[in-house]
Amino acid sequence: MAGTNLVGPEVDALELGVVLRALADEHRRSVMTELAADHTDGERGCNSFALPISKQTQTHHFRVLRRAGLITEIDYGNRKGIRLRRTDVESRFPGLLALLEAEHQDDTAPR
Amino acid sequence: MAGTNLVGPEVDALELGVVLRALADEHRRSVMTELAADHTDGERGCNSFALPISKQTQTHHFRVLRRAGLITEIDYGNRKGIRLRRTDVESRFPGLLALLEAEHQDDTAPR
DNA sequence: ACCTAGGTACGATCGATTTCGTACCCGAGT
DNA sequence: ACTCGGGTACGAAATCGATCGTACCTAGGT
Repeated sequence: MAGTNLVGPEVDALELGVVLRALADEHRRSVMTELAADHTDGERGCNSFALPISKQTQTHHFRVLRRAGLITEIDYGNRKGIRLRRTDVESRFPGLLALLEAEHQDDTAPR
Repeated sequence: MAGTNLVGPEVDALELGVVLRALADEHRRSVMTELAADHTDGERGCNSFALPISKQTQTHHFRVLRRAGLITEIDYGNRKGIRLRRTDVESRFPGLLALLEAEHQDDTAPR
């Protein structure tokens, strides 16, 4: 069965304050840098990020990212998918994803 | 008498997490959007931003911005100057100031 | 029908952050 | 020497945010 799409605000309604607050947290930013660096933009599983936090907290973080308009969540009932809203984010905040992608380089290959 | 320059971390030591946490606050971001939009990059007075908060809280916010490496504070003893570290920020986080500048348009001329 | 894995709802806790009150410092001008 | 405006130091209060315990839901497989 196809999952239900959970989408945040429309492109025009994205607010920089909400986005920056979402990116201020280390865990959420690590998710976003990974998504920004992967240009295939495929659907990702929620636990493919290996976050060192409980699942309740993960629920919280992914919801924050969705409400900020950065990702789309696909609800399958028993599992969940994540997808980066690349074109939306890039059109509203050009250059933001590039900043996150650059940060991902630092994570994998420290300077 | 020339004031004492209060500078934050070196360019290479700037961390995206610290910067984003600094920009997460509305008051600090309003200061930064104004600085980013003013390309003369002149020295600004601390109370030229008309922040609706007490001066103790302003001290706090400007210190956060300085420690994040976004601004330089010039201490004259009885007053203080603020200067954007444009080249440093732009070289470490290219595109970030453009995002803030775009936000400043929204503040002055709402979409 | 049951169990299981993944996710959510609700609430509590703990820590960080914002804010301000009080007191004090500094330099400029009178 | 005094005052005044602008800024800081310190600490307390209040607020916000991240985290998790408990309980519950959902789809898939046995």
